[in-house]
Amino acid sequence: MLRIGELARRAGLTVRTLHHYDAIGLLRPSARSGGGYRLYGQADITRLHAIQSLRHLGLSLEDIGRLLAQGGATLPAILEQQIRALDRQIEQAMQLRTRLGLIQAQVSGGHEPEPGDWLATLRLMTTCDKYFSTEELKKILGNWRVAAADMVPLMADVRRAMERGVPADSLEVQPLAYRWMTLVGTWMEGDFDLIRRWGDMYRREHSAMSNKGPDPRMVAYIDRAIEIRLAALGRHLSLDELKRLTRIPREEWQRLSQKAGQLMRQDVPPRDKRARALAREWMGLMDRLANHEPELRDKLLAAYRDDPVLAAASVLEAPVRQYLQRAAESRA
Amino acid sequence: MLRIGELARRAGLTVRTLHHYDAIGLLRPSARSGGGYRLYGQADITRLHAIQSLRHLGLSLEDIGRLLAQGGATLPAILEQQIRALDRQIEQAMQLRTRLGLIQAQVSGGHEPEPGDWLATLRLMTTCDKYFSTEELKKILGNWRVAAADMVPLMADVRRAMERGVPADSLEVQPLAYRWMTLVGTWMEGDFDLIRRWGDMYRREHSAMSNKGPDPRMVAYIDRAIEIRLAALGRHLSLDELKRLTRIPREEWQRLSQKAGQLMRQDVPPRDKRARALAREWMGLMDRLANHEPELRDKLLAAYRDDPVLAAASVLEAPVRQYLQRAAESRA
DNA sequence: CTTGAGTCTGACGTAGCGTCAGGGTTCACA
DNA sequence: TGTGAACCCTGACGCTACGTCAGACTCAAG
Repeated sequence: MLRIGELARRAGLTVRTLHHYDAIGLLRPSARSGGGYRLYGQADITRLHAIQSLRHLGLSLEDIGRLLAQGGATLPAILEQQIRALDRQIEQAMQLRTRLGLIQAQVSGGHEPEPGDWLATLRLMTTCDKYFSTEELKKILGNWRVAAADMVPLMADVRRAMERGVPADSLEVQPLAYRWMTLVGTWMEGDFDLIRRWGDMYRREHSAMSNKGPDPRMVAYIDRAIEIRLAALGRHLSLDELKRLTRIPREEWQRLSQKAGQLMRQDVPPRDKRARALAREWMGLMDRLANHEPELRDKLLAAYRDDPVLAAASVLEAPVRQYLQRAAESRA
Repeated sequence: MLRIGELARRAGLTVRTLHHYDAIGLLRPSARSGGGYRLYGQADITRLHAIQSLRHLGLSLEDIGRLLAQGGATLPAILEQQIRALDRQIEQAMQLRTRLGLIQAQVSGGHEPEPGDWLATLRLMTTCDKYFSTEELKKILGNWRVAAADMVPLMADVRRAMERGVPADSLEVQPLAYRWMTLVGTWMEGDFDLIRRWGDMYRREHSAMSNKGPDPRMVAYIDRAIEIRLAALGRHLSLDELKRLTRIPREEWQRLSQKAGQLMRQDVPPRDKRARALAREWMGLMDRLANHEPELRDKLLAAYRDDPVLAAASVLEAPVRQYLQRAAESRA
């Protein structure tokens, strides 16, 4: 017969724990000394070992009590339930872990070291949590830096247009609409559903984002321009075709435009070899844009040539486009 | 100013929760009505939103209180700590999940449906837990069925030898030692360290395994025979060479032995084509056993030919071996 | 004035013990 | 036989983040 301290030491527990087990009836010593000391016999020790084994599996003391009382008949059921609970817990913990990682990257990422602003960042993140899965958040935040860098000058341009009183449905705003759409498209990796939901969240929860996002008036302004642009695109291409378009970095169009501008300034005729090479480059870009589908490419060329809304948004201005057009035709 | 119920509804909390936040000083309403009702103002609502965001990250109310009191200076540190804690928790949960899965497979696997024995199984499992990592346990339990199936007849043979009074160091026991070693080797996938630790556990914790394992007297008996066999092997091969040996299924040796026996019974001379083919097969097996290292193979052949202890353990009995030997030589 | 819905404070409960406080027991040693 | 050290007893409160009563009070509408 062991006294409580001895048993505790052997089992690697505290005396208090054994007191507790006694109090809740999980392990009552089978005898007491004359002075009232608990005395544990072999059967008690065996039972304690069983208790420890089951505790080791994460079972609650109550479950253990029931299991031992029943002789273990429900062990498989309890294991099953325990495993399911554990799986849920692991799932949740991993989701939380991902979220914390994302927030840590944002907060201590250094790109917004304003001290008082962490709460706003947090607000933004937790608001986003309601709208997007962790996977989607990873996508959005992964491209956040790049997008934010491009966003700043674009927002400045939009603001200037608004302040100059340019109406949102003016053709002059179309290049901005185009840049905005491209930027958002890059940011969300072309996921149309994600873009739509981002807009939803923005409209519904702008107040929650305090001063983090762009001014809602600005968003309304550019939204109107985008609406016009989408309508124009819709007149020439189906939604499915739109989705098949590949994104081409803006710089490539700009390089093309600049090179064409140089040739034009030097009065190089469109039938010149250099102009024709540039036209081929142009067609190559269009071909990539059109996902290497010739009909789609031709539709796009026609749309950008004929629709003033789309033409206005093109990086290539009208004279440049006409020049390249002539160069392309002179190839024949 | 909102009353508590209204705020609770908007925030998706219970009134009691807000009472609690008030009681611990986390969110005290900035005013009370004449009748003592709590009245929450805009600042309170903002603070509550912050609290909810932080709760969403798994922070304790105490941490949140400190964070809000400080203005969030220690947010990165708290995030860091939170992430570390979460990682530990996930790690532990996944380990536990693996253990539970293994135990479930054992308990409800049906191969031991005795009702009263689940406690012993549990004892065994938790004892193993102390000695082996979950990865190692997976390895051991994965091969358990196969090993257990082969173990039963082997143990019966060993028991018979003991009961017949055959001394452990008799050559007669060597085939059993060989079978035992092969079986354990297959079971533990040739992991020598694992085999050693399994033996350690067995010797130290046999009492804990109650009647699950083999009789310790039997283990001592076969251990002695294995010791002799290892000493014999050690006389011919280094430990490193031993480890390089590949395991060949016993059935392949037996097939070879039977086919040779047939030829011998039919008085087919060793120089016969069929005998020579069989000798080539033998050499092929030896070659595989020796990890395709010719010197190692020759060492093995010499060892099994010259050392009576090893020869006694071979599946090929002496006459068969000599027959094959002659067939192999007649090939030249 | 009544009524019903909302609110107040206070208290106990949760799981598994830790950590005292204030006393009694055991046992070796003097 | 006394005594000191080590051990043990019971009882109580503490921890998280609230849930769930109970009994009394307030507020707005009819």
